[in-house]
Amino acid sequence: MSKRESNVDRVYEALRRMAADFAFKPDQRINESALSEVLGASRTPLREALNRLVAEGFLTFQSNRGFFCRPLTPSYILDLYEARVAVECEALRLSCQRASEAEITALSAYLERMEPEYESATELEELLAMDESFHARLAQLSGNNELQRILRNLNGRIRYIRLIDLKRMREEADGRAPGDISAHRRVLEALVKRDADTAVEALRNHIEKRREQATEAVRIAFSQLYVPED
Amino acid sequence: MSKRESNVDRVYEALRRMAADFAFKPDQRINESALSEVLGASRTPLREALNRLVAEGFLTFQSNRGFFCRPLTPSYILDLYEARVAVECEALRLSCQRASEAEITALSAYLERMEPEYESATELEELLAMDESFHARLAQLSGNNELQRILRNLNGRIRYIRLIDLKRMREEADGRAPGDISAHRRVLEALVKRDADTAVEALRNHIEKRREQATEAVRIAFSQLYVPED
DNA sequence: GCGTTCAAAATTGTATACAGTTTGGAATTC
DNA sequence: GAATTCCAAACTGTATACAATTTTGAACGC
Repeated sequence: MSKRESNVDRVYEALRRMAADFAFKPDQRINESALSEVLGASRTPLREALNRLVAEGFLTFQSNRGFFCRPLTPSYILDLYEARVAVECEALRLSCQRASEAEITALSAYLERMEPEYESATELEELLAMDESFHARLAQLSGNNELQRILRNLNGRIRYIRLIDLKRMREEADGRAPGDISAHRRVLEALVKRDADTAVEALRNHIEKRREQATEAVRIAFSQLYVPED
Repeated sequence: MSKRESNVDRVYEALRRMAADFAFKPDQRINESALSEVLGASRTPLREALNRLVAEGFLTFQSNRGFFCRPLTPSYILDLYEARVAVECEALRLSCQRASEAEITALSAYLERMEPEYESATELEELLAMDESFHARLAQLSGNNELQRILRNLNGRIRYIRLIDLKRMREEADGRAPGDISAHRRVLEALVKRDADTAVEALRNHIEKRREQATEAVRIAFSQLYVPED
């Protein structure tokens, strides 16, 4: 009998979280010795985990210089959101063909159950988790493991941006319900009718709207970075 | 001054080729010591490269049992082709908006230049390289690095299947020009007109047609595997 | 024959040592 | 003071050793 999760897996998960949250700053060089001490593992398993993250696009690697955090640029953000459109919209098209009535009903129930929580959520992380969860469940109905895998990767790398977006969204809409859940409802309504084109258009518009908002939110956050005094 | 390509990179590239071509049989366990000898590197850099391939979906990993080749099942093939549709079609939609006239002209020229070579190609590998190259160039016009990155990953894992498909295609169409280039031409014509919907439909049909053919070709290849005598 | 047991062999997991390379900064020159 | 040289410190790259785990197959009992 063996532990199902290896040490490298554990280190990998910890690093993935750190990289997703930009615990490493963009382009920052990663010191292996220091990091291995923090994570309680030697450099060998650490480097194995780091290599996985390079392959997944969370980090970069330079020969003889080691590992670096991925950069964070406007075009990178644009690319990630466009990739989400590609993956999520095609998954939705498949879901419209394939999802069982029971699965769709379950997703509707989930959305309704979340609605009050979504409006009362106090933590940004909580809001994000609910948003991500809806999109993930939607993709799951496609039955396509590759699309889900890709989406999970994109979500990990875009997470931090969404957090910035949500933060601004909440500040703007202060108190009022976040307008996003209605977009989810529109997608779901079309899915219920198995109207793929309408569903896909609704989802595309939703993601592209968020992309615009997120880009703007990041722009503002950046500009504030260089003018720290209020 | 440093070599631009590290040893791990070299080992990784070699392993990727092997995994793409199923030099490791599906589900086969990989012996690290034997492999490290073949590749002329110790187990440390070998395992770093293997971990990258796990993250990319070429291999799997089990705690205390090591690395295994990815399985090869009908649903896996279906998933990969569907993911290609998602990525390539959205990339094409973006290309219709963004590609410069010069880029489109260059791609047209490329297609025309390839046509005679495509018809006379003697090696399957050569045919595949040309097919992959057209699709990659098309995706490049989107300007989206993430979509290109995902496509490169999918292409690596699907390569072997396409080879089986091309082999059967050539056997069936013995001597005659492979019908595939005309599908590429249809996509390109719509791109020239910046008619995204038509272009995307043409590309989707093309890839789905290949998926059906490839699935069938793999089915036949499998059935022959278990009845080796003619 | 067919499953069990068990120990030897094979294999993986990781810490560590050390060689090779890069980095940072002091000394030097202009 | 700005650029250059150079050396020591820091860091990365990888082979290797050994512990931990799995695999293999021979011996045994039914």
